[in-house]
Amino acid sequence: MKELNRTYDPSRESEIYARWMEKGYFKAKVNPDKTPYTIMIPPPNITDKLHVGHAFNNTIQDILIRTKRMQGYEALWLPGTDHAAISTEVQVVKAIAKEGLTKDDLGRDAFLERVWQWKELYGGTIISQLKLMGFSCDWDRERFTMDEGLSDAVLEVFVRLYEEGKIYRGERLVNWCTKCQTTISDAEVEHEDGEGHLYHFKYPIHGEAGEYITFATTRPETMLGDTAIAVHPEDERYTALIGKNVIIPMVNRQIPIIADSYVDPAYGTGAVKVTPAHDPNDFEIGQRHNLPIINVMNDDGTINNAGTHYKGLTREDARTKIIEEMTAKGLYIKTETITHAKGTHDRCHVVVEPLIKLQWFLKMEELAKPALEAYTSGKLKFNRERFGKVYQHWLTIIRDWCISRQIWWGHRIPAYFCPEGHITVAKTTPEVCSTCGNTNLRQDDDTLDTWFSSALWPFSTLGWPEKTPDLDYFYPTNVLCTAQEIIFNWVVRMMFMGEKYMGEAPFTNVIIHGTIRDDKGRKMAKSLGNGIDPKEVIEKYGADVLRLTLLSGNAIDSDSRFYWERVEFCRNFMNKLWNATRFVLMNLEDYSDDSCNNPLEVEDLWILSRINSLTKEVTEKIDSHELGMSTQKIVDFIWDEFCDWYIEMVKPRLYAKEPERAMERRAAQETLRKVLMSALKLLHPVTPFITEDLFLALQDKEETIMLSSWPTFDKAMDNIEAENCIEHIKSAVRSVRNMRAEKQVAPSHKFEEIIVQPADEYARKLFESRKDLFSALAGAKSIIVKSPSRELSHATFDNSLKQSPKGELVYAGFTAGYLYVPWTVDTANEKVRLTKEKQKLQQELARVDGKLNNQGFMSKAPESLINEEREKQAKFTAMLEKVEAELSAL
RNA sequence: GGGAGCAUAGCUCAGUUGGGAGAGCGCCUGCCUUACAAGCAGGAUGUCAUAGGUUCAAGUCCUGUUGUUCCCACCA
Repeated sequence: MKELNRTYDPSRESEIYARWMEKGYFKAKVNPDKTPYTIMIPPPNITDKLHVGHAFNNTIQDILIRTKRMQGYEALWLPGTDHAAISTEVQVVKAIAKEGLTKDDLGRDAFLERVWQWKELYGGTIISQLKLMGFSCDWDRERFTMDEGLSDAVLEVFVRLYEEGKIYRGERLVNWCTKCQTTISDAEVEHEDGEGHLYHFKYPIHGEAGEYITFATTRPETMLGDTAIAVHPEDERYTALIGKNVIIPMVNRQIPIIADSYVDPAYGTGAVKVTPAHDPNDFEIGQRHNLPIINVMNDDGTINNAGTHYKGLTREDARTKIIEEMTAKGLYIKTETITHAKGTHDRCHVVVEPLIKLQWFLKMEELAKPALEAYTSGKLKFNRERFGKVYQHWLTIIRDWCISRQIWWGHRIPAYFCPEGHITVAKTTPEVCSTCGNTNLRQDDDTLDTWFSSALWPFSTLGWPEKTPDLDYFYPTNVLCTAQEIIFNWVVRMMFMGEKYMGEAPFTNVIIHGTIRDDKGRKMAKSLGNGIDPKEVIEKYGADVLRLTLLSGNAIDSDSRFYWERVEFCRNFMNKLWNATRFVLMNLEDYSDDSCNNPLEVEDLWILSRINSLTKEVTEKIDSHELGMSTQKIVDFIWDEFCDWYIEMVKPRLYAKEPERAMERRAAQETLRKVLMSALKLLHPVTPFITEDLFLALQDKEETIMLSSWPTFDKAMDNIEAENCIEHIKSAVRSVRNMRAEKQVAPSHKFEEIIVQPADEYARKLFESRKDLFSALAGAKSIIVKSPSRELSHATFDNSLKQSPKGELVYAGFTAGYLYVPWTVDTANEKVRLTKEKQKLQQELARVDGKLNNQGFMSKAPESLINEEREKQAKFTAMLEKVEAELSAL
């Protein structure tokens, strides 16, 4: 047996982790004798080190993996990182800017070299952080979305989709960032409300001098590209004008007035300028009416040739100048200040410009079907129904996916152009153009959207497109665990790629968890400086405490706040567990587990029954992914039932060193050890380090708790009778403690003798057999148990105790009866207490009577419930009578 | 504008088939009782946002209202 320090000390965590690694406990291999259980880590972006959100996300996964591993599954948790195309490129661009360099200064190859250096640095940091937190990933299988195997999978999928005709090039209006010079996906556009201006202008109507149509716009610079004015078809103000033309003065172009029901007659003037090249809605109107598309802007946001004399101006300057020109021509009316939503790029916060671009698209209609079907048929489950609805909604409104990006960091699109403009798509650089045989080929400069590679993550990490044994054994995975905002970007895309290339959904369960916020409920953000660094918590308190903090006190699907007070509470709990184990060890010196036939006492049967139901509950809660609840149950059990009650209950037996009581003592030791071991196992997935440490201190047969067997529910251990007995004893103990507190009796004071007047034979036997237990908990030198009496009352009991010293009569519960505690009676206090008690009982009784007198309840409620209420009625009536008798006796 | 949440003790939050309102922190009282003061024992505190409805029975189900958060879309 080992000796433990007096207080919990997390400093040994790294040592324990090193041992696990050395022993290879995290490794998973194809094993036909076991059922696989697989989780793919959501690969963290290599843009930055990990924050507490990652700690939370991965703790959830580690709990599941560790539980399943102990339950005998072949558990694989595959780790890795994501190249995070745009965000990483932005970070590296910022970094080289500090050296006064730009991407173009370095050139593509040298720039990518710098990004790889960044990747080595941050990828390494991330992996070491994950290890610091104790995560049991199979590190031999670590993957990166741009490593050789995964890149091969990406190219394979691109080529196959292209050959199938699902990937096409198209001119489409895309979100364009004029700063980053790239398209960005809808998901990367942030919408923020801001102050803006609504400018009212009028265009002269062609051929009708003095006639105008008035419209409003927030973006006058795009007027250069207007190709129509639209009004609502039923707007009577304008019906006469439909079909006529107006003139755009700056460019002197005639455009038609058209009718489209998109226009809201109530907004602005009811007339809208239509700029298909610079607005998504206008683009759609343009499609419907076959309007020309006039792009007036360069990639950097300046006006192009189409803008005549505005050419070369920035969009901001062009706006000012156009307002001036319109004013000079008497066509400007007024400016309103409004708040409206502006789309900005979530990386650089520059206002997004919709632009017409030639892009690569993936057709979604067919791919989306099986992904949607998986959910509607119930094959794919979310931990909460509402997240499933989000998934479903997105898939029903899905559009084609723009998969090309004008950046360097990422998987370069395997498309090659010949001078004739033919496209050859191939995994390896082709020698000649597949159409015309030209040997002068140039690869597309664009790279793929970062989510293209992560969409393949569940199978590319297992060796796909090769047909590997790993892939066969570990795919599909069991659980995917991520945050809500990732549902569209990632969950959906993994689903359709998995269905398409594996013929099977990549996972059956999705766990969506909430966000960890700061103590004021704000999101943690660099700009606010309110982020919590996991390392800070780990250095001060250890990884176990961090993990427990994130998992306790909250349902995992809702957002939670990070409080240092909670961290301290969790640390305190670790210390409690540490000391409970220390206590057990101190009392096990002479214990050997070859003796299993020692007679168990009722409290042993009670705690065994309790840990047994706890095992059932915790296992069920983990299986249904209610990890906050499962964790809470274990903590409550250990602290309340095991430490505060059971340990106190066994002290008399443990301290009884007489040889004739050796059997009793053995039984207590055996039970203590057994229950503690089970509790440690149940807690291990949440706090792996401390439980390993304590497990090893308690026994030397198994070399790790990680691979020990998960406790199982045993119906034979269920013991309702023992639970009832202990409830009676606890109730009696509480009554005495209550009296002590009210009368301010020092806890160290031992009452001479407490006399128990049980209500029935059952209670008499109970108290008679567990006198030592009761006296220890209640603080008495001796216990006298009287014959049972149904005729309990203060008066009769008092009468029977004439020889006893003056004392206090304490009610101990309906069955347990009365306790006579030697102490001076304080009549006034006692009156107050009893009056309160009486009121309480009267309320309870009124409620029960109300139910039992209710015809509806009696005829419709289940019989068991009615019986329960009847029992309560009898119980409360009897209790009330006693209290009243006591009151009148005073 | 569309969708989804949330509103329970002073604070932070549990409460998943409807059947006597819970925890932690904080607060008050008494204790350094030979595992633990990072502890022990005891205590106070709630018209479960609001108005209706369903039901024998509603924190729990339905509807409206108010406040609040998030996601998606977006107004020329």
